[in-house]
Amino acid sequence: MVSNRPRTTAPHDVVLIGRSTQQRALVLGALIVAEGFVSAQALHKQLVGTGSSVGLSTVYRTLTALAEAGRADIVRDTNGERLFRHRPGPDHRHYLLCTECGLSLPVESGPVEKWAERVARSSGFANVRHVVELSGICPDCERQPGQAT
Amino acid sequence: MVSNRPRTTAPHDVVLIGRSTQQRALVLGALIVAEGFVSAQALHKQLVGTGSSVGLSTVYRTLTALAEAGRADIVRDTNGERLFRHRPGPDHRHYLLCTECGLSLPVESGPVEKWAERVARSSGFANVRHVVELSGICPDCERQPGQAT
DNA sequence: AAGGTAGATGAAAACGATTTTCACATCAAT
DNA sequence: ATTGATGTGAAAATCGTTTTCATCTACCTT
Repeated sequence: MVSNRPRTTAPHDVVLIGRSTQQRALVLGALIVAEGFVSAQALHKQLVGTGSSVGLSTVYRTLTALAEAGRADIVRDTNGERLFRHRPGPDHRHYLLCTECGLSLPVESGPVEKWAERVARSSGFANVRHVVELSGICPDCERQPGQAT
Repeated sequence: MVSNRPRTTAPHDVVLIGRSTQQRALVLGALIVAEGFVSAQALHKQLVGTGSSVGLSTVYRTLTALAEAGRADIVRDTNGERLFRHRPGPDHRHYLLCTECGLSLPVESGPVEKWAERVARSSGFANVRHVVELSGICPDCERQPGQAT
């Protein structure tokens, strides 16, 4: 239940899901600052590294909740790891992800959307959803191989 | 390394990768018979159930090899589990997968392919690959809810 | 402001899929 | 048949993610 949000102590920043705690703010903040797809683990490492000690479970819980609330997108990298990205708008987008450095480029996705819809309609399937992931090696990484994070 | 394939005894009907062993034939056979996406675990369970005892590791190894050799497609289900499907032809396809019964329908994917290529070209990324998964509820399952496998 | 309580946290354990290890079995060229 | 490369499998190791559970805290009520 996320509907009623009794607002007494308005924090400083963005409102998140459920109770407003410092940890959630930290995770969301880090996710926003990341500006691209990050794994929960990476986010956690970064937070801990910055001195903000947040439990790994909390990072996972928060990210999952954000995704469920539609405030984050999730993709899976080639190893099956989940990468999260803060979603500014309510629209559904697709990204081109660099498998070397994690750089993510939003791409023009109109055609796929249309295609997906058409397929959905002609198939008779209900509730059709799609996952589209493009990945490759960005120009920079292509130029200087082998210097990932 | 799967590149060099000392081939003296050309197998007749089902060609596999590397050495021709009974286990590989079993796995490939089961994959073909499955006619849709199956997880390595499910395949293994089925094989063992049928009396053909093949090690789980071997199932994984074979499926992975098949995929690398382009003879199988891989998708990820919502839990991150890998599902494998035998690919008859050398072409790359996309499927519409029923989340209830597992039915998979190959879909007309020309437009996405073109789109993916276009995006790849205009992005400057190298080696761009794409994963496209459509999932929904097939007409049958839609009609009779709640009788999954 | 104090208290109560549903909700949140985190360390550690549990999980589940996949991979690796390694001793042993098997394939296939000789 | 011999033999060396290759494949196999049971068990252990990985690794990302989830759960457990005792403890803490935000926040509503008094």
